[in-house]
Amino acid sequence: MGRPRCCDKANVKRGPWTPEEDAKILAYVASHGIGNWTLVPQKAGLNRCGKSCRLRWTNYLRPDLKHDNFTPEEEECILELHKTIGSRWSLIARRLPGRTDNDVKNYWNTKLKKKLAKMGIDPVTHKPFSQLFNEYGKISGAGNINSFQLHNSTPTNLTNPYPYPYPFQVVNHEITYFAEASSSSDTFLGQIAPYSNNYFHGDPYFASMKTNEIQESEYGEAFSLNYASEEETLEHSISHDHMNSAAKCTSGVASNSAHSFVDSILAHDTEMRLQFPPALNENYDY
DNA sequence: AACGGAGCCAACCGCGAAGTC
DNA sequence: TGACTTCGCGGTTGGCTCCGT
Repeated sequence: MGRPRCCDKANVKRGPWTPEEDAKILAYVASHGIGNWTLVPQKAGLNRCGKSCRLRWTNYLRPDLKHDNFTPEEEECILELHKTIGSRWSLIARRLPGRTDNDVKNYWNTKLKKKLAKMGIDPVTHKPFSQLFNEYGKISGAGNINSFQLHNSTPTNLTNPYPYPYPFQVVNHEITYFAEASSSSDTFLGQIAPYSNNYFHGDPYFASMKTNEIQESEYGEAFSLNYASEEETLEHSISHDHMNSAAKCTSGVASNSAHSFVDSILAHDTEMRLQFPPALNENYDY
């Protein structure tokens, strides 16, 4: 039944690749091309798992890869596509010639996510934090920040169905945001605090809120923001202008047949926008 | 100079889809 | 058709480097 197993995981080398191993892969691909990766270790004389060989090739050895820094244009493209389709790194990478999904993912996790957070924009929904305040108030029925569910716990032990917790704390008339940007070792809980009034004040959503209501709420308490679903927030985060720029990005940087999925998403969003223009006409510039 | 924390990124893990027998 | 595999993907980790104290 089925095929023979790829490799014996216990007896293959793992960890960083040596120049000699790289040379073997390059030589093998140069003479045989890319085919069945499970056969590559055996034929190339490598004590590695085929999966590991494929990863090394696609993420590092491929001759068409760029190894220099991301350009501002590439950065903007990633932002626009992430806003539209979320963390579909392989789809985003296909729009960026010479970049791998791993490149894009790493760049997002180490640079862009933090950059957005520092600008006061939620990296998941691409909305300003202040708007999240406002919208949550509406969702929960009362229409202002007083309706937020209050937690007497610290930010680290909040329970929240949404992938990222949104604990805010108001201390001394300043809003402090405790962001858990990643569940990996790079988690920066509290790093971007204080997300104080500096940028909230310049934010149209914050300006439209009744700030005295914030002050009347229980200072020192932590707020958590619950969203119905990631899909819902993603849909709501797409703005018309970003659709246009995302379309520019996707048509201008690269094109191949694999883009049809992204294109279908963009088309679907355009259709939604026509049906519900008031709900989707918000725009945020990075 | 030594240490610790943060940043970075290559590599691994686990899962679902697709392919093979 | 079912059992089993490979492939491709997104999420996560480990270790190296840099930087501040």
